[in-house]
Amino acid sequence: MIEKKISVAVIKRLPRYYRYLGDLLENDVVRISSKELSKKMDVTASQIRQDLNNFGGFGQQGYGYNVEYLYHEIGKILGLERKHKLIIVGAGNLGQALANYTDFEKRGFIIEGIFDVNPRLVGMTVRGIEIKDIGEMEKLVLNGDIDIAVLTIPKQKAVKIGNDLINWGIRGIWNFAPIDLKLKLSSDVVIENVHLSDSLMTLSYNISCKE
Amino acid sequence: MIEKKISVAVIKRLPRYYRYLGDLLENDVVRISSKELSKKMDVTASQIRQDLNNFGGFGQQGYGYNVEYLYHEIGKILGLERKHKLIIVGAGNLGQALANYTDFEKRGFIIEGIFDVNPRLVGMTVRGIEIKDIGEMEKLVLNGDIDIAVLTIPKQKAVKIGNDLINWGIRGIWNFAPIDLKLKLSSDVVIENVHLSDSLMTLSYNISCKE
DNA sequence: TAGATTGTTAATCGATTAACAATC
DNA sequence: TAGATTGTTAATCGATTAACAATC
Repeated sequence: MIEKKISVAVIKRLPRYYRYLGDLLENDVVRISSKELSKKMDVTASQIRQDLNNFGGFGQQGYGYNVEYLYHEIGKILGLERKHKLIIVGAGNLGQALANYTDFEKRGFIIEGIFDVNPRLVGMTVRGIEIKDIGEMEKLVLNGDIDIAVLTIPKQKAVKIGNDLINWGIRGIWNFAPIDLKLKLSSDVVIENVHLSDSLMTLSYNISCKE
Repeated sequence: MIEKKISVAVIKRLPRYYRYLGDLLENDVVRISSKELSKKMDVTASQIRQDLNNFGGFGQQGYGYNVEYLYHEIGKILGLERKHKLIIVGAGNLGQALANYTDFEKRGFIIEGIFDVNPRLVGMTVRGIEIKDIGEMEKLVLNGDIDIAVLTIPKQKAVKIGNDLINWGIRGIWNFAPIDLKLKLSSDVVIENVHLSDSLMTLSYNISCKE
């Protein structure tokens, strides 16, 4: 699907464009120039035009960009036009928090299951979804119905379960365990690591600098 | 405190070094060369040496780096040698999840209060900490006892409360609301935005590319 | 048409990698 | 000492910014 190599920096900026365009859309803004958008987003207009032109020419000379059109085009690029089925692995606080985060559903991320090892959690429901024993996860994933697994489990378990999921054919892993999951080579699985403590440490660093 | 300008890219890598060194320390590894570490971390040895030398010469020719020493030095750089007092603003699922995340306490981030507007939550306790009405927050922050506010509130409220906190003298804001908090110019407050949906969209993009 | 703004090429800037002298 | 590995300078690479012709 990829022709030209798109840099990671560009990809990481796409959701931010999407977010700002969504806000503009909510405020009934019809068109916007790269210059106006650059002011709002605090980036250069040049960067916006460069970034977008990695994927195609979405604007019009003398006019700018149609907000609604660009919003949906970026949505398509990000793969948000299709539904993503996901499971949450680990029904602790974070797992439940993510399960309750309705914004994900709005963007087409549908929770198909929540799993945990803890018998005290199994059977409870979160947003109408029953927490099941983790042993029942294999069948569901092997069936090929699940796109993304959200790992909200301790790091000791993350490697084993991550590998299992890969073997069972999962397509993406959104990992919250404080470890960098390594892929088997040749695997096509995509992993996105969210290291909350890294983020907090960065904040701590920046605070220290102000002293 | 800063002499040389350190790039954001370098700073963002520090917590990862810290994490890997912590793991090595747990496994009783005494020394490591940039070459060995580069293999584990999947970066170049050159980059590791360059990054570290922004802050000083922590290694020794012919030997490499002492794991424990380097771990603590990076900890100091990140400001982890001192305690950080924080409050959690918004006691919903995510707020509670973060409050329950014991790893933060281990790193010296002490939760001094949890606040919410919802009367049904006020009075409940999370890890022994009582959820208080958000009206009581001002006094605590004005007292100057709080370093960091963790915002786990809807984006509609984030701007107002963020500004309040800045006026009251907060030093850092760890923002989970899906909005980029803008600072008043002249403010010395540090803001770290965590956009979980951005991360999920990046994952979605990468999955789409594999199709 | 005249003005505005894109798409895109060229120039600049900064970050990463390579190389190697210094030195443990 | 000889071997290893750092700290650091130089070279390369890539990303950002500037500029402007194309064109709506």
